Amino acid sequence: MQTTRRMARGLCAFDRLIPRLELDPGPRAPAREAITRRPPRGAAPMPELPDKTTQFIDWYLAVVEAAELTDKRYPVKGLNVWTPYGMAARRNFDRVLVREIEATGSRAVEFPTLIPETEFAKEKEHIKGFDAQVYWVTKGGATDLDTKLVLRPTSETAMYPIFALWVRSHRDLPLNVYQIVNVFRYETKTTRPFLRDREIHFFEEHTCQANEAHATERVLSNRAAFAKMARAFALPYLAIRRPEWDKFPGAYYSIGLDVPMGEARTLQIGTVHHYRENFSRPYGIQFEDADGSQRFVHQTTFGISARLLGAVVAFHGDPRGAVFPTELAPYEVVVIPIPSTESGDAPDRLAGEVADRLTRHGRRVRLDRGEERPGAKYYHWELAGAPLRLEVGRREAEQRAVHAVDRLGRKETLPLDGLEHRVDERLAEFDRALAERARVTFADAFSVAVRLEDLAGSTKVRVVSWCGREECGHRIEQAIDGSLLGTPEDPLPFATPEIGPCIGCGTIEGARWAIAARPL
RNA sequence: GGGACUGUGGGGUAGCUUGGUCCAUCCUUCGGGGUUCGGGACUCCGAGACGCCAGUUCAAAUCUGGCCAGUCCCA
Repeated sequence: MQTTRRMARGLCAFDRLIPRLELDPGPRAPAREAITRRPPRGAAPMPELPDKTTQFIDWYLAVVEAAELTDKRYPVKGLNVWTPYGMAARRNFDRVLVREIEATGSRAVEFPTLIPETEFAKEKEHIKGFDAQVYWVTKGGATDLDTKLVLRPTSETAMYPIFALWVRSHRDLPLNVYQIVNVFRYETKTTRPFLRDREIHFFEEHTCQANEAHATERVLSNRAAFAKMARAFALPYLAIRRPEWDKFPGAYYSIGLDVPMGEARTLQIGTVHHYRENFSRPYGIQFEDADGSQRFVHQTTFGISARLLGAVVAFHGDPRGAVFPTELAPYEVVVIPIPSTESGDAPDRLAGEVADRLTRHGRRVRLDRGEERPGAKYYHWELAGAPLRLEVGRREAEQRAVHAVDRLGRKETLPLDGLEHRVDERLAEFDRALAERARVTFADAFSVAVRLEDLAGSTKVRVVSWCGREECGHRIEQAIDGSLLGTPEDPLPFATPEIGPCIGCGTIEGARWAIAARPL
């Protein structure tokens, strides 16, 4: 197990002579190259990361692998190994989701992984949408099962028969519950760690409301909760109502939460759905209202997968590797002693003292006492996305101070006096700067297109005028070789001209801004 | 579903066209020793691979067939 040792030591290095991330990349990616290339002459003989703008997917795979967020060698396609470092990030991720959803009054539940075919098939649109990508369990030992079971691709059909038992009276409403479980989808496209897995770490909230208006309020409440989650991850996004042909199977309407990823690509990182009575009718979820009448509940769902973790890496990452916002970082602070012959063990002792103090203060701290040289550790922890690095050498030991460098490269010497507070400030400042950098990247990711011809080969996510008709929608999708994500729920957070006629048919009537992109 | 391509140590690769020079190249990684340590150290020693099965042949990483796995393109 050579790799295990490597992962424990955290030794991995990439060349530093890579250009800064450019937002507008010019030509599209050329043919794929090997994951690593030889560095330029004069540089150390170390592998370097592929260029993020021209070889995005190679860059992404190299980062999640080298940062030890995943181990891609598991022998079944699309199943992800959660390494210690990746798992730590995931637990922080879950903590944020739980905190924000529970603040809205939702409670945790957990339903079984296996769903009987009979329940799975009750809602026709739903089964049509998922049929092609479910895993079937057909045997128990050597015995063929009478009723086949599906491995849940999502949990509507597991929960709703039970919801029908739980909801009897208007006093049982609203019912707001969530679970964080694994779901399974047999993806036929190329799988990517976090971005497209066949076993998916999944957050899903399911609610029952007394009427359509309450369900609509729940959708808004979910969106507000998501805004807080996204703030914790420093991720800007758009909430976009999906067109009819692209909504969740069985939904009344679907709102996708999309992040622009550069090169006209977007990544859907969450969804909120309004089901109206579409599921409550087939599953018989009804209640006796205050006036004595029997009514079907209106339902909503809210889904987020660990794909969001991949989105954080993909969005914030730069030529040096991953960048984690403090809240997500497995280690918020990495302390690196710099030994030397003349200083004896003073740096090491001080590094230990610093790590102890910050740990007692409640920070997630890693004291890196490995055998590597300090420079190698700097490269590794930058690649791994640690927000703040504290260097402790002879100078610091003499001055009773630490040298702090954040992941955006800003340096400052911090005296030991009041260190805890100063580190808190440095991390808060790092998060602010990261969010600001994200905001700039976000604003630069969009551009308005007024002619269908402008969509071909676009390097930006396109904002277009759309009359709302499906025919024009497909015309737009064909022109951009991607998807019409739908119409934004909120005013666009950047300047747009006066809206013109529909880009597909030229009609001005009913024309609204819509977003066209090439989803990852 | 249709087509094209690719499988060499833990990772990335050279070799394959034209079989023998290969008990397989280079980088990285892993284990051990020594000198080092303020941005990827050096050095010495050691470990580790031809996807699977069959065939052709004196001889197969290399040629042929089947299988498996993966990637890309099209429906």
